[in-house]
Amino acid sequence: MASIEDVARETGVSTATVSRALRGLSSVAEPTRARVQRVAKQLGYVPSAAATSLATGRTRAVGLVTPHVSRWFFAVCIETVEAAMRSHGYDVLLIILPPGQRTEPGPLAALPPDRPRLESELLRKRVDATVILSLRLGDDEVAMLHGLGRTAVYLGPPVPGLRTVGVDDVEVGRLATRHLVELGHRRLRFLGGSADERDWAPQLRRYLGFRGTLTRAGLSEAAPMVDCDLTVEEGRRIGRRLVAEGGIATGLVCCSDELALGVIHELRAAGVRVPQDVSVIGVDDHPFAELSGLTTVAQPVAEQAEIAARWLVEVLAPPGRGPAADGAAVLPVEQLPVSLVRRGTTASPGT
Amino acid sequence: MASIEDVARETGVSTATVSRALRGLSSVAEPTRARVQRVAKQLGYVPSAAATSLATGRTRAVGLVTPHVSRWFFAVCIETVEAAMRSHGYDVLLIILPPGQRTEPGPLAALPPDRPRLESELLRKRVDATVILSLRLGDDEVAMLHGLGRTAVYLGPPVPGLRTVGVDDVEVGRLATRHLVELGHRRLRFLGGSADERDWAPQLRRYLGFRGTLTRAGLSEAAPMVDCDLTVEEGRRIGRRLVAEGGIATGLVCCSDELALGVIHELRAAGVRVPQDVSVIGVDDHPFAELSGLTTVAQPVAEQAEIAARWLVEVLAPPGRGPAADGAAVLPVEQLPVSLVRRGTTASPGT
DNA sequence: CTGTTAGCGCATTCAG
DNA sequence: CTGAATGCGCTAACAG
Repeated sequence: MASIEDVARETGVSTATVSRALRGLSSVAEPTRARVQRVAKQLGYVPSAAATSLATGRTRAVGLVTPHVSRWFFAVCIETVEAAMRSHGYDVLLIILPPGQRTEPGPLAALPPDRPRLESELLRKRVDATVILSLRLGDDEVAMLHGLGRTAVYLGPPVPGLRTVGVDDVEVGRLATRHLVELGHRRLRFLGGSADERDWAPQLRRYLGFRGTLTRAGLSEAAPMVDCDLTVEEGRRIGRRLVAEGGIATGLVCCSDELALGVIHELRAAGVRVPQDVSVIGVDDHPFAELSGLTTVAQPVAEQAEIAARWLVEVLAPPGRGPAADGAAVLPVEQLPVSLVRRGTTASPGT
Repeated sequence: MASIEDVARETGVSTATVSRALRGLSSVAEPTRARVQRVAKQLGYVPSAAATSLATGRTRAVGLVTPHVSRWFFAVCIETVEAAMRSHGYDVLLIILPPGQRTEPGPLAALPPDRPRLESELLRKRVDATVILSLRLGDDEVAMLHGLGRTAVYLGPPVPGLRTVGVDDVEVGRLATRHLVELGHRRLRFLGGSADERDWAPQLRRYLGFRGTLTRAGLSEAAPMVDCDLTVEEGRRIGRRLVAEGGIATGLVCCSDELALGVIHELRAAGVRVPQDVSVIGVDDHPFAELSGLTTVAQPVAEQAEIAARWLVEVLAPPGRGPAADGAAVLPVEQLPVSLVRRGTTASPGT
């Protein structure tokens, strides 16, 4: 509970000097600084974050907005961003915005109405900047982020007006689909797409890659895209539904490894052989994908998060009068490469 | 960027009235309150968290300290605590404290020296309370938490002096071990225990249950306990080592499902049959445990996190003059039940 | 190099 | 019911 005043009194200097000494400003005599530091430590003094941010206008905290924690992709992003920001002295405020339920598998619809909105109250005055993980943002939320005047980085497909880092999701869809087509599959279906109409919505882009590849091969999708969360539980639900419906496509492109593994489990439980009867491919390259022999499109997860964090740090710590920051050098969008990982859940049909 | 003063000026009242009106204090005329609220919304006014906490001494934020995010158990805890605290108006500061490397499999050792410490700077003045997830705390850290004077809840085995919620980890070890013993196994080994000497260390308690059960059955462990992280990667590393060492025990008790699944994968890759040659049991009941047919000791994860969050809310929101809080009714320790889930990775030896 | 003086934006006395 | 004044703890000019 010691305050700066206690330290000042005990040391015999002014609070201003204490403040300077403790922050390492060069304008303090070494002996003075040493004395201040000793007293501060002895008193267990820690500056009040509230007072500091009120005085400076900076909070030394960033917001981290995510729709999930227990999905591997997001967990790794969170770990990476937290470590990077903390190593630069920033605290991380975790804000979970569940995606909400959606009505499916109907036609392209708007965002689920029950999803909590990204309110400005969540962010403003509490953080200096924000990183948003692959959330399906509403137009109003994008507008709010712009209006806020705070730096925001989006990890996912390019969002108009937001600086983004991610992978080429259209290419992700293409890679997965082409792999199945080349194996000889003709009846393909896409699972975990998004019914979101905005063309930068993460999963929609993968779906576009899927559709494009089919078209180029003279095919059309065997059944409508399934809009669902990309979790094991959803995968199991969808898997059971596919079995019940019967007449399954021979190739399933799943938007995440968790989804794929859930689907495969239910398929096999019902006697459908994978990959002999049905081929399944995922996205991410989850640790369990390797254990399970799941074919997948791998993406660099930690790398994306690191780039996002680096951007934040750069923006928050104005370069110390170096060569003037070349605005043109700051690309608004960075895309990392993805790659196909062939394993045991895909094969030529009728093998 | 609107401040309370802007709202006051625009509404034609004092800042004090604005403050009262917006916080719903009863001492404001209804028409006045309505006007203030309208103006505030129109101006997009949001109170500054820094100013509020400087004035009130409360931050409306809690710290959430965890050693992992991508391990399922912790991810679920994080999601649950965040949701609970946010629904009560609290922000959540995420603090990841990696467990650090340890020297193994030597004799009981102290905490790994390279682990970042839980410094008071991380918490003090920034949060009103803290929940700590199953971290291997050092004695100095426990002392610091006490000295801080802030409420802290520990999710894990009972820590002296801290309010805790968890499961009976000794019983977890017992259940798993007894299952294998009853199947007829005589050469058992424990993986993922902790070389931490403090008897409340999470994994050590499971190990104690393991040892106790063996002793009661007239057995002793087939080989020294392995001290490692409870991840898939560690499981694979340990699995390869077991194969290389040869002469594997016929029963392996693993401290987490992730660890168990990693071990099993490497065992099978090397031609060791599970469960015919070696039985493996995990802990947690991870979603992938069911998919993989892993026998495990299930624990209620979200429930533990909910109880922890509820305690925090209770302490932070002093009951409004209800019946005086009965100190005796506040149990310092709560334990939730665990249960054995038999699946396909355990069987009688030589089956 | 160091001390003095103002606020940062809000909640809270205490008067009215 | 409302307003004016005070202070939360710190940093940032501005003097010295």
